[in-house]
Amino acid sequence: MLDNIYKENAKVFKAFSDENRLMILELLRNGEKCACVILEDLNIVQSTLSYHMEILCESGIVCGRKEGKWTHYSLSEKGCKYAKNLLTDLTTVSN
Amino acid sequence: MLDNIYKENAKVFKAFSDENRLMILELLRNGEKCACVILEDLNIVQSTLSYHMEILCESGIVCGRKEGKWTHYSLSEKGCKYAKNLLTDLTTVSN
DNA sequence: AACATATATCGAAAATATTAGATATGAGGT
DNA sequence: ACCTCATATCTAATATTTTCGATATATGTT
Repeated sequence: MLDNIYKENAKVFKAFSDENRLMILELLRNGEKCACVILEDLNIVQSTLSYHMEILCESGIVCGRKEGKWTHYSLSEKGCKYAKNLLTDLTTVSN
Repeated sequence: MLDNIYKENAKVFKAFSDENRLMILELLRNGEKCACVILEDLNIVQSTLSYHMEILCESGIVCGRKEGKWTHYSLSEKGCKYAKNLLTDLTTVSN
């Protein structure tokens, strides 16, 4: 499945293209947060949050850390940098 | 419709989250291109291209310029900068 | 072992996005 | 005025994403 680099890159931006996920990212800007805390701030049920966290983690921009019953999420510096570089590449006029 | 800034921002990234649109952006990195030229390089029909160009223009990252029968598209420096700043904001840990 | 809590996964419904064909519009050319 | 070409718009079909409720899993507590 190395077929399509465009599809791969599109996936990174898909992570940013949902309003609930943008709200989640905003919460994570203030540091690591437990899923249960994120859930309180959003108007979605638990399984839906889990779905969004999966997408954010899959895309690499968020990291999950399990600790006992809880999962703590935080922005991945590496993943965020990757996304930023990608966006810069895509929008820089070549010469 | 000032209701949701998150939805607005998500729209910007949606423009980047389709493989055909990423291919189009790559073509535009080499400078302004006529729709008919873009069409030759992609495996989609004309109406589908028109749909994608609409999304790219709506999001502000691409500009269209009509000249006679043709429409020429190019990256919008302003729109691209906006997207980059937005991504940086979203992924910067606050202190 | 039984229970409670936090989160993940599954399955189906609802919402949204993408696609292509048909048709419309608008600019030139004859 | 008619024709052709480039692009946009409309409509309907299909594909993908998002959502929720139900259930599963895994951890800690009594």
